[in-house]
Amino acid sequence: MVRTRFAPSPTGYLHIGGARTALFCWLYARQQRGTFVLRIEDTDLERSTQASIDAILEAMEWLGLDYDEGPYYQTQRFDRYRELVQRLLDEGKAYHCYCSKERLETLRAEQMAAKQKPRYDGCCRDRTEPVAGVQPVVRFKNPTEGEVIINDLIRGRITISNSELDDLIIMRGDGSPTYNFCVVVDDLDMAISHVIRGDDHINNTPRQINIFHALGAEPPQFAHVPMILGADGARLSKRHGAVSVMQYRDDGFLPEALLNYLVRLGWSHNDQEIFSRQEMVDLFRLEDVNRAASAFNMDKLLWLNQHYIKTLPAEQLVPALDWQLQALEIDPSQGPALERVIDAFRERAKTLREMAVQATFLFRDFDAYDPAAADKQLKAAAGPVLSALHARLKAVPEWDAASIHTAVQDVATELGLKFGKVGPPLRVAVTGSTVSPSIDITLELLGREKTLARIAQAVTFTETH
RNA sequence: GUCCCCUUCGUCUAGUGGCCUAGGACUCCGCCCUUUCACGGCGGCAACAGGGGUUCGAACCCCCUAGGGGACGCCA
Repeated sequence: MVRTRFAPSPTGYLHIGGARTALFCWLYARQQRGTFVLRIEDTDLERSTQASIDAILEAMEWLGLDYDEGPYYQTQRFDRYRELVQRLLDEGKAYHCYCSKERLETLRAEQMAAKQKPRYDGCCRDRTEPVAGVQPVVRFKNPTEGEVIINDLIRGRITISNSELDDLIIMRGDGSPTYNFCVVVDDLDMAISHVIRGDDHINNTPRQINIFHALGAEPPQFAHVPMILGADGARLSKRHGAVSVMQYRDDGFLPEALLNYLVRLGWSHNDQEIFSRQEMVDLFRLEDVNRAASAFNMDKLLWLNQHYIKTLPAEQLVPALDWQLQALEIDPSQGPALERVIDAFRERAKTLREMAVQATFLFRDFDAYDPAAADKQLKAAAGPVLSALHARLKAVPEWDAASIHTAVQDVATELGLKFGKVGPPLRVAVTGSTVSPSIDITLELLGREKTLARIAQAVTFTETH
């Protein structure tokens, strides 16, 4: 039975890298008809916050990465960790260490200076008597001989010599357990079969495997996924732009697009670029995950986002567009039905925010014409054309795109003008700019009343500028 | 510094010894479509990090070098 887990530490928002790790864990569990567990690794009492927990849960939900068990919280399992620390102590597999932080720092500095890998020197390993007045930490007695072999499902065989490892602290002076120990205990207790995580954890894996063995257990399978880098190839950070998953929602991205983008970062299925959620689940294989880190590319994400904006049913996009309009302080009820707006704009917007901005003129009057557009299209000569349009449109029996198109065409013919002399001024008059969906659709969506009012206003403009 | 990992177009990638004069996607550039902007269609630019081997034959296997990333916490 496959059981995977996503185990974020709540010290910030769910970022892009974490989201992809979660996605891979989720995909594997779903495909194998296994169980996906969510575990919050909050043993760092200093930095963990409820706000972060909420943010992570919200992001998981937005992405649709539903979990079958959890969220489990490590802070609620301290008794269990202490119990096992004690067991290791009793069995001589762990020991109390009384070394001061100062001594450890000095030791590290010396080792670095001597061009060595900084490691605990085992000072207290064989100590039998406590040191008065010192609250000890507990260290795991790492094997000194041999090597640890990881048969990574993505990387293949990785070998690390035990001589490279040191005796890591598994319980702090204040009695709280540390990460590497909690992870092992949890993965054991939660019967995790596949640990899928970022490859920044590769170095922790041999230590954890040793702890599994010390606890008399067989380690799970490991799969280390490569990291996501910023567009410049450096570690992804704030300066690369949006890193938080929820920021993408706010910026007008669809979860379908983000998921599709993320799944293709480090994973592929031949030449296929577009994957529905179900396709991902069906086709995902850990062996097909790449080993190299990949750089985040906003252009491709935008392309995918527009792809989903173009192809998803309009009604499915309505809530997101509604949200974006309100974010712009626009009342969505003061305009056409959003499904219709989506159909008119979906081929011209890469994000829902962009769509909301472009469609603003449908919901409220614009403050001013785009200067360049007005200069070119609302010169005095345009006045009579607009007046003719006003008269004709006022008389159109049915306010629909086809009738509007005919009316505009007729005006052009009557005035002996090409469409190119009639459409552009009209567009600027009603939208304020030179860019919009086709003129007939635009007018239909705007409605007759607003259309006529804006044309009248434009006529005045041509006479006074 | 030490250890671990990685290395195909600018980016994401296909490729598992001959099908590769290296394919697809994004970006960019042309052309077409077109009442604007888009969408769409067609075409183009662009890569096997370098050096040694192994082999009849290497993007694919081995070694070295270089470059990049990660780890080295009483953080996770």
